[in-house]
Amino acid sequence: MTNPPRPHGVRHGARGQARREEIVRAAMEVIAERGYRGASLAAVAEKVGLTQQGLLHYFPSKEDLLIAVLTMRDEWDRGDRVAGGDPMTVAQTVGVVEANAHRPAIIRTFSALLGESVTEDHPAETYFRERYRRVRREMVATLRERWGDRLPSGLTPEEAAPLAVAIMDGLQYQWLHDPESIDMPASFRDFLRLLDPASFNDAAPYNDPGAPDEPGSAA
Amino acid sequence: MTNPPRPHGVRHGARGQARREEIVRAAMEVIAERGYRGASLAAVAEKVGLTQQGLLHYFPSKEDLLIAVLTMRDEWDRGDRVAGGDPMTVAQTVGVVEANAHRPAIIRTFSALLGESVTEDHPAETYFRERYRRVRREMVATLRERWGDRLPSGLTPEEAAPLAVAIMDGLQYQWLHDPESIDMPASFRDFLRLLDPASFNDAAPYNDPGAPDEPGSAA
DNA sequence: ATTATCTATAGATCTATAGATAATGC
DNA sequence: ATTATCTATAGATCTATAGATAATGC
Repeated sequence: MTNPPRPHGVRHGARGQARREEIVRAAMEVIAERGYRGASLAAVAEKVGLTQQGLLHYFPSKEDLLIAVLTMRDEWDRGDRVAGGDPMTVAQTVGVVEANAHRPAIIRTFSALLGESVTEDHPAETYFRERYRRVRREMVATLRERWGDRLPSGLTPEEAAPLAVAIMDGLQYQWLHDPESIDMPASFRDFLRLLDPASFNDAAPYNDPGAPDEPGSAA
Repeated sequence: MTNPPRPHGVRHGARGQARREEIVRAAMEVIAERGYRGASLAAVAEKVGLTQQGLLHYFPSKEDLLIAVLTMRDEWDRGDRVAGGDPMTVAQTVGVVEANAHRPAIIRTFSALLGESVTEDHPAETYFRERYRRVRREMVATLRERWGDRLPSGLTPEEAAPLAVAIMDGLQYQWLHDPESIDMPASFRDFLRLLDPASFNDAAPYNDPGAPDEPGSAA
C-alpha cells in the first residue's frame, strides 16, 4: 500500500490516519447538527473521546478540519464515478440519488455547508463554486453520451445540466424538511421523464431504456 | 390606516414600527453576510446606529428578530400573489425568478437560512417545512390552472410541483456561487420548456402562449 | 525523537439581564 | 406613564497557544 500524501505538515502514521478519519466523520456529524460556524471543536472532540486541544493536534485549526471534510467528499465523488474516467450513465445518476436517500446525515452535512457557503468569506465558498462547475461539466457529458447534442425535449445538454444539478440540490432541502412528503428518487425520475418524455408513458422505474449495454458500457 | 397587530407584548407607535422595520432589514443583511447563527446582535445594532442592548428593546431575543425576518418574507410572498387569492400564473412565476435575479442580497439571506435550517433545533425549521408545503400546494394550483390534470410532458401537477420548487432553490445556489455561469431566469424558462416542449421549438421568452386571458393583462 | 494527549489559560465574542436616564405622548 | 436608549456586567462559549507528560517507534 502506497502512503497517502500527508497534508498540514504534521506527520501521522497509520494509527494517526485512522484517528484523523474518525475525527473527520465526527466533524461531519457535528456540522449536520449545527452547521460549520455553529460546530465547536469541543463537540467534535467529545465524539471521539478527546479534549478540544487534543483534537487540534490532528487538525491545527478549525478550517483545516473543514478542508478535510470537503476533501473526503471529493474522494467519495471520485469513487462514484467509473474508474476509467468515463462520464456516469444516466442510470448511475439515479443510483446516486437513491443512495443519498439512505444517508440523510451526509446530505444534511453538505446541505448545511452549501447554505452557509453563500455567506461572506465562508471557507467553503471556492470549494462549492468549483465543485458546481465540475459537476455541471460531468452532467453535460452524461447527458450528451445518452442523447447527443439535443435531448428529446429540445434542450441542449448545456441547458439541461444546471437544471439536473439544481433538481438534486433543491429536492434535498425539501426532503430533509419533510421526508414523508418527498420521494427524492421518484421525483428525480420524474425529472428524467421530462428530459425524455417519449420513453416514459407511464411511471416505470428509470432503467436507461434503449441504452447500450452497461459495465463494459457505452456507445 | 388600521393599526397593524403588535406582536411580542412590547408596544410600539408608528415611530417604533419604522425602527423595527429598519432593524429587520439590517438583520437580513447581516444574515446574508454571516448566516443566522453567525449573525451577532451587535452587528445588526451597529447597522442601525444602536447598541446591542438598545436593539433588544425592540426584539427581546435574537430568535424574536429571526421570527420578524421570516414574517416579513411571508408578507412579501403574499404581495407576490394576486390579491384575489387566485394562484399565480406560470408567467408570474417567471416574473418572480426574474425579480430574484435582481435581489442577490435577499436571495442570499434566505438561501443561507434554508441551509442552516436543516440543522438540529434550528428556529426556522418549522417555518421552512410549512412554507414548502404551502409553496408546493400553490405551484400545483398554478400548473393545474395552466395545463389541467396532465402536463404535456405527461407529469401530473403534483409530480411537477416539487420539481419546479427544487429548480428555483437549486438554481439560486448555483447562481450565488457563480453568477457569470448561471442565468437563473433563462434556466427557469428552460425548465418550463421541459414541462411543455411543444410550445417551445426555439428559445423564445416565456409568455404563456395559448393561456386563457388573464386578470388585467396579457393574452 | 516523534506522536498523542492533557491542563492551564489568554483573548475574543455573544446573549441577555438589571437598572439608569432622557425624551415623548396623554 | 411609556418609549427609547445607554452603561455595566454576568455567565457562557469558542479558538488557539504554551507547555507538560506519557507512550511509541526507530
